[in-house]
Amino acid sequence: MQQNLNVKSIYKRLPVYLEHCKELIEKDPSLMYITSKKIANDLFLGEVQVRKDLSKSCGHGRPKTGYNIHLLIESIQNYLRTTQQKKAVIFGVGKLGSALVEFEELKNYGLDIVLGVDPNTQSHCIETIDYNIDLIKEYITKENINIAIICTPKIIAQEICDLVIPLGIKAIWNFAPIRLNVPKGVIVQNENLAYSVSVLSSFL
Amino acid sequence: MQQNLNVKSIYKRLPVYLEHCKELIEKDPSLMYITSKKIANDLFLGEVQVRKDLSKSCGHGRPKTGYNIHLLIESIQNYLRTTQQKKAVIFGVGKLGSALVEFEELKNYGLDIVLGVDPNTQSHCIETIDYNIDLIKEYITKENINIAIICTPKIIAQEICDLVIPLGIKAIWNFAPIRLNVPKGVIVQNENLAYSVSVLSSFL
DNA sequence: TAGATTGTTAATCGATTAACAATC
DNA sequence: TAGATTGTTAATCGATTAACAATC
Repeated sequence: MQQNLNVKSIYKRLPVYLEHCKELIEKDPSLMYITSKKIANDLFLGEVQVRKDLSKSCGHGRPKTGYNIHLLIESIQNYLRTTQQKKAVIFGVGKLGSALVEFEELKNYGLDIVLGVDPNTQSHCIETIDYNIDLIKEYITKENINIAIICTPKIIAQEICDLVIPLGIKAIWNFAPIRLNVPKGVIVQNENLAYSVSVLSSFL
Repeated sequence: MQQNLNVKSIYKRLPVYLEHCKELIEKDPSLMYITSKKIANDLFLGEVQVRKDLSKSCGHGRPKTGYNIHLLIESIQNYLRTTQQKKAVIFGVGKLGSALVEFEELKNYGLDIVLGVDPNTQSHCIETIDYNIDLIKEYITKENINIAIICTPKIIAQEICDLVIPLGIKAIWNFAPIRLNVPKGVIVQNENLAYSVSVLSSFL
């Protein structure tokens, strides 16, 4: 049964605050403090919401002064566990797969894609192997990997799930346009591009 | 000011129903009717929610029988406007950009990427041009394009916005990890991959 | 008719926003 | 002290779920 993903929307906003703070510091390295009001105004968000999020993830704000920006960045990173390296194996290293492998942004958030599985690709960025079940099993078990990224055609996505979950995979980032059937205790994060197109269409 | 995107969650679920129905028909072409209960069970969703969504987007369900599956597919496609071709120009045709250009799923939802802008790529899938402002202007205006997809480094994302919005772009699908500043009347759909990583991390 | 299923109205739940006391 | 800003408690809003009448 699919674990129902409680999308806490704070996870949508914290990365945005984080990037913004980093950018502000880059522009002005002498910057020391920032207020929730400034963040809200810069990002077109509600002031109270920003404050509530920061209160939860950081909590070191000081009335009249705001937040120490360095401490704030550190706190958000801790809350999001961006510094904690998370090893992942990616299935399907085509255009989309290689894009993910090379995407710096993901490395900044601690996602460490250590192995690609694809019969047709030789990526020069990561080690890739064929769809060889024994090799896959060995690698995932030995390296103690618990994230799988699926960028394959949808026809084999479920099969991959069924293969890797018994090996200790606990989280699946799914780019295949199909709903995966996984046991309780395993999380699936679906990246649904068709949904985005629908939202855009509905607006036009 | 950024138009606040009212993410109606029905747009997240309808594409899922749609794909599922198509798949069922593929497996069994003689299938005529389907109930909200079956869809809900198959996809691990709430029965009432499915029914409410279908009621809104289709509304041709019949008690005891369910929905004519062909009519249902057609209705959802109409609701999502997947059959209506929507021309788009994509900025940045690297790994991620080409993945989008080649992604069949998007074509099925009516997204027709007709032009790529990238100084370094010659895609064999679509016409690509350099970042030549005059050419870009001419193309967007002439072809009456109103969707722009941004897959560039974040440093130039805002610049692209400022260039294309006066040319009639009304919707921006943004893969750059930055919050874009756009006037009212323009929609931005942010594809925030860092957010997904955060959700996965928080679960592990 | 009886039973299953739809679609809608009412209740619940969760997230966002407003109000305000605490504090620097 | 006065004013600005934080963090929390209460109110509002919207989305999900439950209950139920309508209907095939």
